[in-house]
Amino acid sequence: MRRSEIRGHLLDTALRLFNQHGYHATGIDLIIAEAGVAKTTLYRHFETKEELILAALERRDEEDRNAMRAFVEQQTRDPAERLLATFDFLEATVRDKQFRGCMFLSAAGEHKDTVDPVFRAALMHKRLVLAYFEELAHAARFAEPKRIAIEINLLHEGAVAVAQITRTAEPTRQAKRMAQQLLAAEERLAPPARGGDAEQRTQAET
Amino acid sequence: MRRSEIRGHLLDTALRLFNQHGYHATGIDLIIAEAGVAKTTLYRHFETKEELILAALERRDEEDRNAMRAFVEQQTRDPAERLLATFDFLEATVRDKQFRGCMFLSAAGEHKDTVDPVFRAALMHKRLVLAYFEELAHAARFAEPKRIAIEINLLHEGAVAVAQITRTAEPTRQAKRMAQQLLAAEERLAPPARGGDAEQRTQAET
DNA sequence: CGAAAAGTGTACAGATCGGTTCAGAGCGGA
DNA sequence: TCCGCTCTGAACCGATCTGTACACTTTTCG
Repeated sequence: MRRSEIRGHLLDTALRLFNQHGYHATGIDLIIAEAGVAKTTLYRHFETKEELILAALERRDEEDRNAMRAFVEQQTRDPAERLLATFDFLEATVRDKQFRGCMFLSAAGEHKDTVDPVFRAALMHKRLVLAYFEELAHAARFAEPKRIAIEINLLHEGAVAVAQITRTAEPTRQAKRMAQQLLAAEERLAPPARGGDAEQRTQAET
Repeated sequence: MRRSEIRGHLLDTALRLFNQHGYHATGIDLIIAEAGVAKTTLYRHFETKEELILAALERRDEEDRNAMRAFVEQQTRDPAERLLATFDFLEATVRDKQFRGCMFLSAAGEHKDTVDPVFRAALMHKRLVLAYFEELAHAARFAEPKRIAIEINLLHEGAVAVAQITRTAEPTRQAKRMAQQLLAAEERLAPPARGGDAEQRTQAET
């Protein structure tokens, strides 16, 4: 294995094990055994286990949000439909055989002190996801994009929490239907002037 | 302390510490120190730590569900309003300074294997809560009480998960508003014959 | 009252925890 | 080529983990 790849490989291994067993239950010795790396090597890349957890969550945060963006953006161009498409992404996530609940919620559940860096990392991730929902809600011209984003977020969290217990993908579909119903009743601002951006209309008319 | 109270005292102490630090992070030594009890005593009441966790969750399960029932039933007699009142109970729970997220979801998050007894205890609790929602939805004569219960449950889980991260009670109010909106659009069966049960009408007319 | 049961405190076992040390092997770049 | 950096593997550290052993005191109860 090339030197430059070791850090990433360690993060991937750690993420897999944290997801499988949790944070406290996953020991350093297991991580290095599964990664096929000497303990010295791990501690050259990360000063403490906590730092490893933080780096792993940071990696996962970017992976997750990028994956959601990519998935949603290729599903549809309509922002309102994109808001709903986030639930399809969620369903795909939950259907994964490795799914064992949201890693960030679990991280916050094992590091409950609000000043704990791990808790704060989980909080930061949730904030960024919420910001994405708000971005979509704003683009969809909902009258109250902040509230819409919070509602969508609450449905996401509910679906994942229920899925963590039931280990089925049904809650994500349920949440999507609820989101559909709620959004249908929401006030929208008038669409922007039809002058410059022909792209959306072309898309809609085909 | 009287002998007969020791077991309950141990469970209360353990629950408090599990809630504060999590399950793996809470050691037996801390529990006995906080409970002011010898280690031998703890191991006379519980064979293993896992058994202590299971007994603690069982206690908490009954406490929680009894408290919710009692709260909800004294708020209103109308079953549909009771369904909404569950969110007020949730809000009170979340407002507690000791709130650090749902202990059952955290338990499932630290014991992710579906055959783990701790996971199964968490699952059982969630099933019983869902059954209560279904009981209320049925009494409220919703056309599809099962689906209603699942939706209410999803909103509950979402609210608690978001509250665990944000540490505010707002998500519970948000969830209640969403539930109100969703229930308002739901089909209801015709009310039962007005013959025998004057109690509800009397209550409604006062 | 007196025996059985259950409490206490301490010491200890064996495993595992996160983290360090060190000598040596192997690869990378000037 | 060769210097320097990194990875290896294993030993080791002190702390902590769950759980046990034991000798002794206190409470419960017929």
